[in-house]
Amino acid sequence: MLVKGQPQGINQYLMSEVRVRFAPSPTGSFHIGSARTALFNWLYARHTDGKFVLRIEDTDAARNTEEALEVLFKGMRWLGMDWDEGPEVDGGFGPYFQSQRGEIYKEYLGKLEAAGRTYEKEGAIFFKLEGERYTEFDEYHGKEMEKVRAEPVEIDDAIRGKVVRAETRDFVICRSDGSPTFHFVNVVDDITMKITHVIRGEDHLSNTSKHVELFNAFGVKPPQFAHLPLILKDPKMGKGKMSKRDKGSLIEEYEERHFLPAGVRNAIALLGWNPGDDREFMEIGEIIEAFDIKDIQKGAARFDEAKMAHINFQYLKQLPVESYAWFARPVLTEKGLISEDHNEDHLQRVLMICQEKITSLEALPEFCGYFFRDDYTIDPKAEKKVMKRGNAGELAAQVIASLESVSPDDWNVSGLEAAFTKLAADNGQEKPFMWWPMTRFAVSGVSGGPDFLPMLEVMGRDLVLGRLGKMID
RNA sequence: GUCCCGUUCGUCUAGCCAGGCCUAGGACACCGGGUUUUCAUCCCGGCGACAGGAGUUCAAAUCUCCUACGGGAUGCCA
Repeated sequence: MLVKGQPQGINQYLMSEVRVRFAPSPTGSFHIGSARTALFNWLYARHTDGKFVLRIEDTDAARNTEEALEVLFKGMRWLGMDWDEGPEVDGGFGPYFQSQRGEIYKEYLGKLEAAGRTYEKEGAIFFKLEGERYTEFDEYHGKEMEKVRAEPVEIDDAIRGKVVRAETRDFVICRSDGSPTFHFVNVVDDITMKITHVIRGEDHLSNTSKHVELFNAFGVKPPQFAHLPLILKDPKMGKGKMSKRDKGSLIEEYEERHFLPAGVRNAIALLGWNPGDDREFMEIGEIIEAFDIKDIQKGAARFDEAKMAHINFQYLKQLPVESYAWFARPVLTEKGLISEDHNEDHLQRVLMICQEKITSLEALPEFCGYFFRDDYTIDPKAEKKVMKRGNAGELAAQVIASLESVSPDDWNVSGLEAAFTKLAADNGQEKPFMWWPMTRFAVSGVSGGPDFLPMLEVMGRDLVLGRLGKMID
């Protein structure tokens, strides 16, 4: 029981080890909202040196499959959220699948029965509230219903403060087919797994009065609750909270689009939380250190993919080229631009000049394809621009003549620069820039790209000369 | 219908608990300029908000109340 006058907050729970849980129901996809809930629990566990428990809420057998479970595990691992207890990691409070905890639920149901807090109706077992009973017409259900004037329960929420709410109807804790319901198993598991902090979505806040009723009936002090603001969908997509069907709502999608897990994780951490200063791009250690429940937002947030892309780019930019190549290689093989065993040194030299120019790995194949293959696409706009000068062939011939004089040993930025400078001087030009756009187009098919001279160096003598030759035709 | 939660730039948010330092700060997006005779990087600038009303106070984004709007719950889904 809470003591009157005692300051509300998390302090009173700091005496014992923090135990939090993420309790998903495997549905076959890993939603941003779920990931955020998981992440906040994980961050809090890491911040407090507590335990992060993964519990699988698979009571609805029809909906749960092996594949669905795999999607969940994969998403968790991809985001780097390891669990201290849960499937494959026994912590002494298992099993961690609700479908395997039948005996425990039976035992706890027995406790409620012994206390006279249950009754059966139409084959289902109801939890019996305490209070005066009366009948009332219910607008929502459109019929007369039995209601209870139960004492309001007080929910101590670390984000919202004290929330008072009264239940008015008995609720089912065991279905007529014998299976226990969410509210019941959730509370029993939190008790038996010694969960100290329940961090979950705000959609559960109204349900929490049911849970507190159950905790009270078991004679157990409820855990510290923290109800996270919901993530709403983009108003252009409709109203309400973001759902699996909304575009951009699934973690899998960002994995497929080659976002960096650290970037996605950083962006998700900022959904309803911030460190209290202007930091946004943060290493995971920094986030763990700064993370605290009290800094979590009350109001709902809208997920903004552009912001996530921006944070992702911050990570991409600061990656050493070796790491960048490690992430980029599968992106390029996937598109058939390079083979599995493509020379690492060449790959890195290409990426070195592309990395600073490009904001996402997703855009990489289109940006650098011409380094690896001859069947690159020609941008009609760039072509038009070059061709309208009318002397493209002539310019190409001059460049070829000039670059042919550069020996393979001198084929580098300074050697190329010297050749172009000479070319300019020989033609009474101060700078060689009039030959550049044509040359760039001839070797890449586009008008933009990496810095010009480094690009030629990396492409190599044969490729550049060969493509310029084709330009004349 | 009832109950619960919420509301600061288009978006994410700082500030609110401990009222003055707020002509409300940052970031994303957008717009303009510059750099780069390429460019998606980078730099500079601009745009732009305390939901409305009443009250308390010398003073309110900050405290109180009301209204509006948004969200959630009200399932033998989780």
